[in-house]
Amino acid sequence: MNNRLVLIDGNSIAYRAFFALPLLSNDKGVYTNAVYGFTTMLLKVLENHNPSHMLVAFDKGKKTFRHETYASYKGTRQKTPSELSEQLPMLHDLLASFDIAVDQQDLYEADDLIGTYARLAEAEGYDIDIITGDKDLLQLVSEKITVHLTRKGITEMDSYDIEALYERYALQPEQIIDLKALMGDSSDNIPGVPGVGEKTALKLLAQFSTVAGVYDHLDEVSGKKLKEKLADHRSDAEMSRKLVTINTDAPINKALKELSYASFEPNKVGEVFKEFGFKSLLERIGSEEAEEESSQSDIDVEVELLTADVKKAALQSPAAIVIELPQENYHTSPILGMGIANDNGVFFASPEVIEGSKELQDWLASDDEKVVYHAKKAWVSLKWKGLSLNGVTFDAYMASYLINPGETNHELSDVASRHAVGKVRTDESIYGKGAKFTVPPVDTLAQFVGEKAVVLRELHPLLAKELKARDMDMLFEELEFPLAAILSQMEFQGVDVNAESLKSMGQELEKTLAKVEAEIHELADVEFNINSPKQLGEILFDKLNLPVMKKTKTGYSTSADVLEKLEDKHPIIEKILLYRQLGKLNSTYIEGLLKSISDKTGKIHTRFNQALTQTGRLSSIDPNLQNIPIRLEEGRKIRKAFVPSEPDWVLLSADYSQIELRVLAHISEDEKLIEAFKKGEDIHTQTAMEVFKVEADDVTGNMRRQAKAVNFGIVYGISDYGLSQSLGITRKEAGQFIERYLESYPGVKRYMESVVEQARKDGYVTTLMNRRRYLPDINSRQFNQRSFAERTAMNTPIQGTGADIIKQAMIRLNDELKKKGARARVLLQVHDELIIETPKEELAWLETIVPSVMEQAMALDVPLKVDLSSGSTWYDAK
DNA sequence: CGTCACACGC
DNA sequence: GACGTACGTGTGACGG
Repeated sequence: MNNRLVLIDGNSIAYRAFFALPLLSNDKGVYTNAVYGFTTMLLKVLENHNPSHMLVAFDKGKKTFRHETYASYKGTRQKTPSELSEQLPMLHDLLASFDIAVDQQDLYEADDLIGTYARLAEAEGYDIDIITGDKDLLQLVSEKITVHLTRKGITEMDSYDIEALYERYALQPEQIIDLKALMGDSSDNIPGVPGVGEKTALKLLAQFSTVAGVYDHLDEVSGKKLKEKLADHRSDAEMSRKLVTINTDAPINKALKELSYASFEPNKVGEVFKEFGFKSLLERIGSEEAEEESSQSDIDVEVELLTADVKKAALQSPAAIVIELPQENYHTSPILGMGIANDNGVFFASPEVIEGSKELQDWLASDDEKVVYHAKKAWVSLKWKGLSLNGVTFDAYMASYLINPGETNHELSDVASRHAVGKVRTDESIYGKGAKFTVPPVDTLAQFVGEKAVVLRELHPLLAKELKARDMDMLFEELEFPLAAILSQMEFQGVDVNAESLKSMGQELEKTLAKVEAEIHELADVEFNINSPKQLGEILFDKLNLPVMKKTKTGYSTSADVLEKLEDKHPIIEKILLYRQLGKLNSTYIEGLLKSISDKTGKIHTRFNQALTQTGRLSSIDPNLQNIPIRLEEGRKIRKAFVPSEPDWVLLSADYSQIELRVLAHISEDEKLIEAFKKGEDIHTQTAMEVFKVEADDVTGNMRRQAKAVNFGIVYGISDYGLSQSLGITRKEAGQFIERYLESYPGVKRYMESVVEQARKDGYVTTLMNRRRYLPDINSRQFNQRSFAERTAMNTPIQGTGADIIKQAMIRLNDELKKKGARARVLLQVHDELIIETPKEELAWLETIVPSVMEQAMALDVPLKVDLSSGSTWYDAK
């Protein structure tokens, strides 16, 4: 195998890591964020590049040979923060534990050492990867040398070989020197030519290739001002060129063979990780210390295997029970068994015992108190076996989600470790994953499931206390938990679909798709895969030479907004858009939905994820029934396949009108907004009147469209950039729109400011029902992260309260239906809309009761409004 | 098998 | 001056 040398720019990566990560400190109070970030980067590099040789180069002294040329070199650079510099010695310890070579030299910068080692290795035929955050190093790129620049964070990188560099800058590597010489670099205090930025510099180099070329043909430079600037600052440009040129002939301490690297010793590295407090990394490198910690359960329990004659002791409440499923989809998954932990001990019931024991089943169905982990899953999976589960008083999964929706993982093992009860092994450690998934022998399984039950039992009081401490017990007991029961009914009930009508739509689509595909190939004069953005990009932009509007990191962007701009440039474009639209309908909605139809019921049984979104909304999977097309007529037709499950029934759709803006009006107490809703005005027209300062009659269609986009932006918390994208205007204009909006609604402005202030103080924001979302980045020193957190602070109470309201309505509506013995039932929730199926006889009654319940779900300072429609398919209920 | 680009809904 | 910008889910392509 070829030799591969990885060179890391130590200071640059440490600096990047320091600013990319929050100022973490370990339990000894020592800051470790830069070291931690560096380490994650290092592990990723080792994994991705598999180097045979490695070196990390550091800057050393303050003075470098560059200061002889230019005394103010790096003159503007701020002193390295002490929080970072104190981490540098740790970095050296870290590298020593990895046995990775390090070099630094007086008078030379890390860049120069890297350049020198790189050229040396290149001459020996090595492949070289340079890891840095400093674009200057791009000048070293060659056939053998690839430069990887950190992108966002520090583990994501953009890789530049000669081609990629050319694609990005249209420059050869050595021209990077000229580029920098012209544009300068404020962080190193390199002057360049004033008034010349990246754009101008690239233009000049495209024309004249080098700085020398520019000055040789100065009279050919377009623009009088630019010509003058260039002439006036010739010496600056030439000196800058020297400064940014990397010295590839620096003195170095090591010979190439001393850089050789095989692999690290997990235990040696593990010791250092342990000292630094990098617990998660310990597991990742698989050191023995971590192995011991992660693969061993510290729950020491005796699990008793239950027999068909289930003993009474096992069926005593209160109990923690765990229904163990091997598959994600609880509609179709078998049940592997059940763990029970109570005062009498820990028990395991096999599937045979569960299905065979009347005593066990009666106990499950009784009101005796049970604590579970993921109640909805337990209810639904048991229901498919014809079993009922009652008496559930607590759901640890739900509790964990409500306590912190920001945690991405609520697997029992994670919840347990976060709350410092005993360690539970992960599902993956027992079953393996993917294709390797296997169910262990019953003893192992029983032990594992029993441990889960024990931990669940311990978690219950802790989680209950945490909910209470956050004043979230109401949210849990009266909103989310009752909702879980309703959702379980909805999911189990399923939605009927007319497979035949889907199939015939699919056949139509396929015919049209074949036709459109042929037309596209005809127009392109070559057959290619239209679904491949890569191939499509090559056809459009290389072969047909259409103008490139936007690039993605892997090539040309061919997204709809780009294609729409090209629509009048070539007839192929509209065909491609059509092909995409129809292809999506066919693959996702026709084929996808057909695949989801249950063989047992002929219906579609989605699952609503109630413990996932950051805002409190539900999501829907397998299939997602919350994104069935509606906007475009061709797609909307899919809804014709959704039908009531019984003859002479109809579907009723009830949707909140502008629920989020009404919530905003309420929580911001903005008088104008409240007034508008009280009067029943068209809110987008109203906003247009305010923002554009015109009378109702003078609001043009375009004004209303723009106002609508602003309202949309406010509700979804998008940035000026986001708004500019959706309106096709500049960011500045979008910013002005938002500003004018906030001036028009001063109450909203006050709310936005106060909610951000509140978030800074508390570290979280809340909804009207006291749902919480933590915003750890609200005080971030990173502009991006902080801005994002600020927009989230403004948006989450709005969207989250909307979610609270419809959840409340679902509960009340369900109570009402039950109370009246109605046969009608709610099937789906789509964020601000409920889909109900009902016998025709009940429709008239529902049409009064449903809006009434929904509109009264929460008393706000503005009325809530619900629109109704019904029909024999979902399409007709519009 | 994981990641990317894309597209659908709110 | 650049950064990289509502929340979700599912699909096909692609590369390791």
